[in-house]
Amino acid sequence: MTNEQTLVPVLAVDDDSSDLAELPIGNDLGFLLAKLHATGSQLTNVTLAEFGLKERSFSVLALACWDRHPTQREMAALLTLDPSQIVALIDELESAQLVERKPGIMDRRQRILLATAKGRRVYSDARAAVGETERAQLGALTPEEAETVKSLLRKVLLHT
Amino acid sequence: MTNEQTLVPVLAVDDDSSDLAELPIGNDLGFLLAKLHATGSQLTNVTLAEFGLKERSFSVLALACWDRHPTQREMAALLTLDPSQIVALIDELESAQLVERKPGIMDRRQRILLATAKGRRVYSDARAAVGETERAQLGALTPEEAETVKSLLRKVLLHT
DNA sequence: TCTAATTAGTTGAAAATGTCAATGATATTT
DNA sequence: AAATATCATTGACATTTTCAACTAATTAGA
Repeated sequence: MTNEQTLVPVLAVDDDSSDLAELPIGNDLGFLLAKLHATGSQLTNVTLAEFGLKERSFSVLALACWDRHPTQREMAALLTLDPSQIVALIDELESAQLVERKPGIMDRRQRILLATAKGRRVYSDARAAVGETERAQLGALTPEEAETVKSLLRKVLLHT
Repeated sequence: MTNEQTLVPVLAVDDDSSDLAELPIGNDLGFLLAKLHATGSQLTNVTLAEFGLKERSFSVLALACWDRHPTQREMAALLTLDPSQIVALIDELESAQLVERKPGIMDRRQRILLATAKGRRVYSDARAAVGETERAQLGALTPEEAETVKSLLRKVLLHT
């Protein structure tokens, strides 16, 4: 209620010029990413709560299901997280028996993460739900536009 | 050094199939936004350190420079932040004399935020620097692609 | 080989952020 | 006038981020 009432005068589309572009930062990549990320993760966290997961643990579980089993160090790099955060996330998943740590073969310092059967089952269901949430978030776009935006974001990421 | 050594085997482009798409979550909007936002804000925070700002305070300063002076409540909604966080950010900017709180005209409960002359000067310089950082981050894209991706992101945001 | 330097995972502490309920001052509604 | 609602603010509490240190294991150098 309040949100709409106070927000409308600023962001409303009651005249044609009314756009994000009016906002001084409305066209800043940083602003767009921050806001989309914030609202998006809230949404997917709600979705994932049903599975006892959050965006973070979900992504770690996904990596555990990957056939190319990355080390924790690689996970940290992939997810742009501190290695210590990975530890905590894995502890959580492990105590929920979705995941198992196995010692590395070449290098016994490292740990390889394996999803349990239960873990793979949960992941599969959670992934479907997350996919729906994503489609909802991209609801304003045509399927082609959605693919375009994701493809461009991937391109940016690969370059970095 | 280490990062490259450990990361390369996973994300390298030494064979053609090597892509983000290999990653189970490499095509997830949530992952893309999280990672781009994380790396992007680190970059812009480095850029903004020179001005004594961070991504957050920069965006609040930008709103203070806006001719349509939003209330703190509106700022919170615009930036997807809790009103209490806005308070802290403004306190910071105010003690740096970049910004002034003025009581609302219609409603004396609310505060209107005005940038000082110094604030507008700093904002103008900071904005230019942030613009460069953004162009650097989007370096992999052509100018048209960059405009496309931002325009699509704006579209998604408006719909939400 | 023996030693020194480096690396993977882990722990824990400190700083930053996010979330939420309560408060005093003001507006609005009844 | 009284009850209700809203705005900025405060303070409490949880979560996340950041960073330094520790161990066990590996690698590099003399």
